[in-house]
Amino acid sequence: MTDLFQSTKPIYSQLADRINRQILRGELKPGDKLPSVREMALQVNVNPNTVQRTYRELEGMEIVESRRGQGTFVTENEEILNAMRERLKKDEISQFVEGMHAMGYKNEEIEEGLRNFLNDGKGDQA
Amino acid sequence: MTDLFQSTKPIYSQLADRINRQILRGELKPGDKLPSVREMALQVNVNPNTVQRTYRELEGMEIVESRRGQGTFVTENEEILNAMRERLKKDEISQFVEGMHAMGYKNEEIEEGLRNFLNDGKGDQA
Amino acid sequence: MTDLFQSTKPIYSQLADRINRQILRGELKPGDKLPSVREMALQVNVNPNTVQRTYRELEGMEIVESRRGQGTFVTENEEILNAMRERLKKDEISQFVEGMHAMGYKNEEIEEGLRNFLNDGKGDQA
Amino acid sequence: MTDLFQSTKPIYSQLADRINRQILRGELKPGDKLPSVREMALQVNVNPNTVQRTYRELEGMEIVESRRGQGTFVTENEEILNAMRERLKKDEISQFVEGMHAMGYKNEEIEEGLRNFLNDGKGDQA
DNA sequence: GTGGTCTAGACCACA
DNA sequence: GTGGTCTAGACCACG
Repeated sequence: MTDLFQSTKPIYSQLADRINRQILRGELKPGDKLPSVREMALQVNVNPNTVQRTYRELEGMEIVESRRGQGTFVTENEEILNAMRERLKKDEISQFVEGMHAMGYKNEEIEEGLRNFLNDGKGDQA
Repeated sequence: MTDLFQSTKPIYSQLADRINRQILRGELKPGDKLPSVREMALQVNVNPNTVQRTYRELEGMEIVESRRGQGTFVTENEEILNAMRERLKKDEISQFVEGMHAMGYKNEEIEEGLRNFLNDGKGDQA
Repeated sequence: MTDLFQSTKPIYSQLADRINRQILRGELKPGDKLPSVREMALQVNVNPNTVQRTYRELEGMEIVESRRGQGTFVTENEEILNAMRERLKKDEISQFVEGMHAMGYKNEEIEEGLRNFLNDGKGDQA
Repeated sequence: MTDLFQSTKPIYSQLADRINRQILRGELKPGDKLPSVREMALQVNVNPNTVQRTYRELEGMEIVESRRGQGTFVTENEEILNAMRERLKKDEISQFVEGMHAMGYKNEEIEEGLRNFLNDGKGDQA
């Protein structure tokens, strides 16, 4: 059994990220029902309490909406989804830049490198 | 004991990356002696053969020079180190862009996002 | 049981030479499948790891191409094979000349001796 | 214990070649005394009878001269040594050319390759 | 001591 | 089946 989760970051938080990404990729669409807490717990092999906490977290961010007796659903509020999308983008970029700095690359190198990469057609989109 | 290595990529290869990064960051300078095969094996908790293979790999890339009976040393050929630096930069960028695409971000978004991030002073260098 | 391998040179390297020669002689043609790692290990009576290393070495030289789950194949890139042919020729000549020097023969003697040998029809080709 | 002898050729004959080479290289000079049969047998780790046969062979070629009660000596007849030198040269060349043919090299390639090698200064004599 | 080679045997990933 | 990785442990060559 392969574990889905890395080291430092709390699992519930990693799971939240994972769900956010699924929404971004369109694997989960606005209005879609998430797996039940128990179902999800089995799928990703964690404790149901952890899934519960993830859902609560997502609900706090208004990305997800729990309806008692029915389940948990992706919000249909596109604004919030867009905000999440923007936030996640910044997170990713931040993490990337931080990593590059740690390896000794300067800002200009990074920006220029990215520009070159995209223009060389190596970064053609799927 | 925390393991230093991730899942899919071969350990010898991850270790090579690790050493490359140490060179980039200046933690290892041209001419420096690497830990002996056995020493490194203890440090990173893998079999000496695996370290041996890493060193061999790095020697193939001319990043490192092994002298029997003496040790393994970072090359003093700065050109090769620069080439390695450039290659690694492209690798990182490629991986980053790929990840962003997988999450549904478009090239322009990525480029603009990076520019904003760097200009907002959030990406100030260490 | 006679061993196929000489003394000082590593076995994996001798085996690589052997395969190169088979390619040169046309016993192995571009696109041909080599014996599997295990098969070859039995044939030449060495450990599969040693054969693996040989194949890996040859792959590094781009003389051979390994496809996981399928086998290892002689490259169809004739340029590389020609380069290998030239390299090996120089190696053989170098070794021959070195040996002759060690026995006290001078360059002119060697060159003249070869010319005589070939012209006397003693060196008629197969 | 590494064996000094290769496969097909008879040992007494290989030992004769070995001694011839020592004479060519000047390790054994005209008039020098060879080790006694028993001494040589110990040195090269073969049966004294085999050494005996080698010495007889060399004596037949007049390269060596046995004096009862004194030992075996390198001939002082330079003509014979020169003849031997020439014969051995041809042997070596013959063997070399044969090997090259076996690997698919043509006569012109061999001759040209040798010329290039010697002219490139790679074959500078010791 | 150092790096380098080799074996035995296990397990993984791909197909 | 295929190639590829890893470990454990031995032994060699160089200095």
